[in-house]
Amino acid sequence: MVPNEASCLEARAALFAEGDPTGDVYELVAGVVRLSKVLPDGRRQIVGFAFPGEIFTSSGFALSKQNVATCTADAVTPVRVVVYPQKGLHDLLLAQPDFVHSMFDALRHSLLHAQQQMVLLGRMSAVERLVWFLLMMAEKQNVEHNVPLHLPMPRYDIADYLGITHETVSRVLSRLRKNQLIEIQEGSMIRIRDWAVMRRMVEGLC
Amino acid sequence: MVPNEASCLEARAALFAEGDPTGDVYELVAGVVRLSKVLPDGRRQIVGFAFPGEIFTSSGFALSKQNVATCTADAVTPVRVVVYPQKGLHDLLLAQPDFVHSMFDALRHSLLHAQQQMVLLGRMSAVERLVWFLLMMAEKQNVEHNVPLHLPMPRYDIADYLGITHETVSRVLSRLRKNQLIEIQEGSMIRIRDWAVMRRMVEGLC
DNA sequence: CGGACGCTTGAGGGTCTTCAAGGAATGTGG
DNA sequence: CCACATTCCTTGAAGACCCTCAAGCGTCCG
Repeated sequence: MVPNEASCLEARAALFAEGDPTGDVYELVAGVVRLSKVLPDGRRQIVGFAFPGEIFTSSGFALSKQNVATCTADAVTPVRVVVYPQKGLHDLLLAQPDFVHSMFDALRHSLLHAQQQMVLLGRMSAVERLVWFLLMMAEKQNVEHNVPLHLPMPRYDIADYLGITHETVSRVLSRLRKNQLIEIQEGSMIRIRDWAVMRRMVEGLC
Repeated sequence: MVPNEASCLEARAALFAEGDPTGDVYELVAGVVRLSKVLPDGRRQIVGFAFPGEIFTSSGFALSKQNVATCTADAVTPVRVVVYPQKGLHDLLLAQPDFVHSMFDALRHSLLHAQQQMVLLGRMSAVERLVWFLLMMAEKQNVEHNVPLHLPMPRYDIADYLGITHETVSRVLSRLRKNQLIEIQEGSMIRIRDWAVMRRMVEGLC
């Protein structure tokens, strides 16, 4: 029997907040989680979304030291997560070699994603940001051509993720619709009509 | 004797380029290294600078799989680095427990930095970005009050790091000078005159 | 001495933001 | 069951901020 074994949890709101003294590791089973940082004046940047099957943490991985969450995590949709308490991590790593690789991979992916996001935020236009976002969401959902994809989060979450305003999100989506690149069905369902053109718009940021 | 033991290297230009099939780990001894990503049309985003004592990698850490560099690393100044080849990493980790912690810490710091950078790029104004950059450089150099700090990289590197243009870097620095916040000595030497005000301008992004 | 490079500054324009208003959908309490 | 509030989305008008293009200056180096 593994000490401090993982527990399962259902939630609809905050999992942890920036500054919380936790170093736990989370594995998302179902739902969508939003990881964000907020400035004192209210400006917010979403540093990532987590989707089912992905691992995320409050503060990177630290086995030994006491830790403080560097961002806030809350549920965008009702969520089911597996929590691996920081205290048991060391033993868990010894007991389950596969878990080591999962952790390393999760870290690698976080870093890769962060690097991509920096290029996006530093060097890409609003249209490019949204096209990239839609293609990413399509990929996460394994969407077939002609099948619409679902945006589980509201516009202002997309905005805070892409470093623009929710009005700009709305305007750009309308423009993509007018240009026949996408079709908007009831707001949160979007069908991509021209994959080739959209992919070409963001080549180099794969 | 450790297999594939670390080797020392001096360089003045590229260490590795995006796409190179390497998974090596580097420890910077002296100099400054620039980690960047470039889009097909030439737009560039610097995802980080490395300073003496810091560890950086071409593609996060991966012990097993063959890897491809996700960014380009080149020397901003003449550089001395220790190279830990990917092949020997596994053995090195077993042999030197301290190295494991160094690696974990390096990863954690990369992630933390990346999250900060996302807030910076997504939500901060040009002035805030530069103030933050100057304070960070001062901290890296352990600058005492009233002692000028040194910017080893040219303006366009600062620009590509902060997601703005080099003209804007120049203009904002001039504005900070006119506002008595800094003093510019021969371009690359900058003295911070009002730490309190500058710190207040970027509070919340610590 | 001429050219290359980096830094600065100006003028004008484009992109995105801010502020504002209206509509659609959903939930709530009378 | 229906006002009413709330939330989210969309669109418009005006303007701020930063970019682009351009020119001038200093330094370094061949």
